[in-house]
Amino acid sequence: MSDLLERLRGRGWRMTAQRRVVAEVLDGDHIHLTADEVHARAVAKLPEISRATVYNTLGEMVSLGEVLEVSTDRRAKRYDPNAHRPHHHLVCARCGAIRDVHPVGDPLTDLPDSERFGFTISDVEVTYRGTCPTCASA
Amino acid sequence: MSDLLERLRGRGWRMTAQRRVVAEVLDGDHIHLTADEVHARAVAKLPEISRATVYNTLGEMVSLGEVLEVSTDRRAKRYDPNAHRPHHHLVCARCGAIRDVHPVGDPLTDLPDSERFGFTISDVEVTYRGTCPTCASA
DNA sequence: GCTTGACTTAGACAAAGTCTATTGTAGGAT
DNA sequence: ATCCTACAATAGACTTTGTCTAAGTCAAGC
Repeated sequence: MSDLLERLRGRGWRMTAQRRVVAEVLDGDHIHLTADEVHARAVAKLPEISRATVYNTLGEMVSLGEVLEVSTDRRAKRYDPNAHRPHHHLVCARCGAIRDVHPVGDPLTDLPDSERFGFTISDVEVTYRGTCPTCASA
Repeated sequence: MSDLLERLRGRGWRMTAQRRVVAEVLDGDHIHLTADEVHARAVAKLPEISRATVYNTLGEMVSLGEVLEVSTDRRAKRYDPNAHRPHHHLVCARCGAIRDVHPVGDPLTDLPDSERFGFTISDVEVTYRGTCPTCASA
């Protein structure tokens, strides 16, 4: 069963067929779908679900902190259900494949006070770019 | 005089009023304008300049490596003329203010082989998020 | 001062996302 | 079990950001 769905249920989230389908579609590892991809897969399970609902539902999941928004390319946002283990992303510049990665150390400590401009820093986002093995050998 | 403009001229770039204006608008430190902001400022200096030209010109500057594209929020791309000193970005989550920052160390070395999935990594992009002093005191 | 190919233009088009007014329904109250 | 009501879903118009095209303009070399 869906971990994501369990977590959402546990928060008193009003459950509907649409929300269940969106949660099911998103569940898994190394999942980074765009809103439109989520919609396409949701429609396969529940043909009458609307685009607006998918956007709303994704937005709520992000607000609840159960799903992360990532924008690895400069086009559509992607949604990542792996919100409970902090991680960064590795993206293939050719084909767009995305992997979750866990660098050692904390990039926060690499930013000296003199480079903080008085900001209170709460979060760091790191995107590695390169070429995946498949594209490299092609 | 504009450094950016000098560099472009030195590459045999055909100079036109439109290109000059775009280069002038972009010149400076901690400049991170969206294409539309560039257009708005360009129009102030050269009323008949078109949106398409601004997009074209920005795209060419990026191809020439004289300007960087950054997407710190998930909306419009921003253009950064500071292309010759590698740097990352610090963004205020409230007001969107952006600073160029120079962390110590190289985040590339923080990613162990076991987390590279066979990729050849060519680039890292780091975005720090937080609250700027102005927003913190408001 | 011509000529020519590169540059610019206006506006149509496209993709991604937001908003609104209306209709539907989950889940508590009875 | 049924009713109510606030919350959720819907269709589709709208907005924002960016791309494309066909036709007109102009910088720079001759």
